[in-house]
Amino acid sequence: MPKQPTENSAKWKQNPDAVKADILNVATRVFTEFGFSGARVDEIVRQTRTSKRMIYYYFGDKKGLYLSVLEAAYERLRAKEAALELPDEDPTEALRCWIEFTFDYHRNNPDYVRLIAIENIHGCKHLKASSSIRATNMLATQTLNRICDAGTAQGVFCSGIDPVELHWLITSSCVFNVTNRFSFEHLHGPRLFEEEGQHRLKKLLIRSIMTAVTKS
Amino acid sequence: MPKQPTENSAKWKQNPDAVKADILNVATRVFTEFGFSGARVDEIVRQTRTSKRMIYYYFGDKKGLYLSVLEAAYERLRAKEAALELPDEDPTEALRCWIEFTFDYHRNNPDYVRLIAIENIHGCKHLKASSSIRATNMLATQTLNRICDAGTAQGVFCSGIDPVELHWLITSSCVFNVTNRFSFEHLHGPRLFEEEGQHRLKKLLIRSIMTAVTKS
DNA sequence: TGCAAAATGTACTAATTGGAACAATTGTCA
DNA sequence: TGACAATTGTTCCAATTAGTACATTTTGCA
Repeated sequence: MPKQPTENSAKWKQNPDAVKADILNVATRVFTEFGFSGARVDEIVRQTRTSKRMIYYYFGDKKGLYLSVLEAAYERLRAKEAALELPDEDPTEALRCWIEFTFDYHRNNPDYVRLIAIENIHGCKHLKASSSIRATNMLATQTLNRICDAGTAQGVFCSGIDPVELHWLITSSCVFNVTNRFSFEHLHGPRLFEEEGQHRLKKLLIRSIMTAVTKS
Repeated sequence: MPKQPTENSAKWKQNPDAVKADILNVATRVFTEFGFSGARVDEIVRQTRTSKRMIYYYFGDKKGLYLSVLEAAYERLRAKEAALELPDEDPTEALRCWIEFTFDYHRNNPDYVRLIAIENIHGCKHLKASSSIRATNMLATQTLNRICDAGTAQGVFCSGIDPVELHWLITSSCVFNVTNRFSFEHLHGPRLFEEEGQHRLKKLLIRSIMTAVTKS
């Protein structure tokens, strides 16, 4: 029978998963806010219900923690992508849905986008060191591959559309919309990042890409 | 008459401008490579022909140096933009030129793009503290404003094109092309970032935007 | 020419920060 | 139940790093 915690001895309970999750959550926030070098381990600890000891116990060192944060963020995207259902029979509509999904996901998960921005500043050296990420995120191009194939087969898309280039075109705007939000706001005001503005941007992006891809 | 430097006393000469320029150059490299927090003042000094003393003498502290680096980068872009001559009478061609210029400038000046990415990670707090930058970079939207006005006046552009949204659309791809190069290469290979690939991307971007803006 | 101001060199420090040492408590399973 | 492994708490440290104190040299100018 478990001991009743008495008033003078508030004993603790082991809970590895909760501790790990807690650390990861906080670390995600702190890393995205300050970058890898700017993030302080002590600050992460402070926001955590656990101690610094636990970070090093579970993640080895600061880099290991950062890498875990990165991998978890990738995994969340992968899961969402895998769960997305597109109208396979209608490539035009499928592409529209895909763009919308991509735009919204980036917008709603700035942490993910910022983490990758941070990675890129450091030449993606952590990313390259991760064995789990490379294979993970090819779903996007696979999806676009399918869509393009169907589109050209049905004669509704231009020929010569490269799925990777298309991915570049879609993702660039969706990423920029998050990563450079502050500087853009600073120069041009907050309008485009309010509800209405974001809606318009999404429509603009969709229109721009659809007209470029579909046959005149 | 200036003293001849004898063999045992190699005297130095004052040269404030050269020293400042030297520091700024090196600091730009180091900051863009490691981010603000990741950059080490000592590393900047090491790559410099001067001493740490000089950095604090001219720039006050690390933040001041970083801000100067940022402002110098902005100023270089502003100068290039101001020097650009567009065919005012032909809005379609003017827009094409502008996109091409923007794409190339970003590509050829990754330092500028990375600095802004770094700024955004820190919420642009340094940018906001700079008095010289706000007014500086509005040329882009002014230019697009002119182009759009001419385009709709001549009836070759769709109505309802917002120059700021257009700026967002153009810049997003041009920025992403630099900031996220490493992660994109890591996931999809280096092809798109070689000469041929970049050329194709630029054409794709131009086509995508032109078709979205010009009247069907 | 001489002197004050600007520019530079050298050596040092106070504070931060990632990480480790050591110890104690809890859970598990034979 | 008892021993061993897993988990957590506490305290401390060595190295890094931004920034400074102090001294010297150069230069413009009255």
